[in-house]
Amino acid sequence: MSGDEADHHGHRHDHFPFHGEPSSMSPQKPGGGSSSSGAANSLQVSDLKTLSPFLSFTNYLHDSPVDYGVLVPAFDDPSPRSHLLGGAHEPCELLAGGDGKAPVTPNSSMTSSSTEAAGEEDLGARKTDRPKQEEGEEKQAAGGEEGRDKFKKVNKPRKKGERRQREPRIAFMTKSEVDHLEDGYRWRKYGQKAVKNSPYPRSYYRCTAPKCNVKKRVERSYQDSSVVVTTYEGQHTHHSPANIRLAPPPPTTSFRGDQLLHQPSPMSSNSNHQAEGHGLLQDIVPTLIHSNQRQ
DNA sequence: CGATTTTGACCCGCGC
DNA sequence: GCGCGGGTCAAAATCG
Repeated sequence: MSGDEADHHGHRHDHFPFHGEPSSMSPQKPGGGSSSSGAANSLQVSDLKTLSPFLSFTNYLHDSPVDYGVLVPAFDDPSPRSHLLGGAHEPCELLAGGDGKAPVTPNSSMTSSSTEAAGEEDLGARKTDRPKQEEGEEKQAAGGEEGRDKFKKVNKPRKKGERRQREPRIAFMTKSEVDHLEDGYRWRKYGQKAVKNSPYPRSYYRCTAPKCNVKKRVERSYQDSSVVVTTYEGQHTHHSPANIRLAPPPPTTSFRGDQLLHQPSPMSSNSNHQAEGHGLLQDIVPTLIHSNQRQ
């Protein structure tokens, strides 16, 4: 509501999905410390090129063509764990068009996979109306009758070493004046958190469609406030209500070493008709995201 | 009045 | 074991 956080439907954005976040994050045990993430999961640049072609925001949402589950992330996370992968990237079209070729994506299995199930059950089990106060009181009064278990986050014992699974994620960086970019789907905000090392908060959204468990996080880059980072998690189980048309090929962007190079794009002109009064999508900036964060 | 956002509290996993 | 930080919940507030 307040200001620009409010939703801005009606304009289109084209993004480059670029980051993948392995859902089943390999346990990063001390020893390896935080830095271990890279080695265990990271891909070579060449892999990235192959697996993560440019595609648009909506393209991703609709088709999920990238096997981003194996991609690894590096993001503007100041932590030592993160890193940018170097390499050149060619703009290219979406892998999975409407050719019916089922793209290989972690999500193709997700709908029925334990990956999702696990996570959902956890959350679902906890979904119970209850007064916050009571919860606390119950807790302290040790009054925990059966009701308590219901909303306990962890009421399902996991196997040894088993971690709560998270869906693959993919992130887009977009230069935009608005935080919440229109992507054709309807989202409901369910949380907001301050981001460490960043003056900008991170917002959490969930797709409003029933049975659709897709979530997304939206945050502004602390390095470049004009850049909005949108991270999607999961795969829509329905079509976009807005039926937004896919974007034209993105501009050329490339990496050199660990530097992201960004070339002026012809897309800027597109932004004119995309903005629709909601903020201007000025450009697209692909980046690698890191997400082997805790949890 | 239903849908959505706000916001503080809570839970969980990880690192120290 | 403790503290930190990410992620989520849900009551209250706000919007359309």
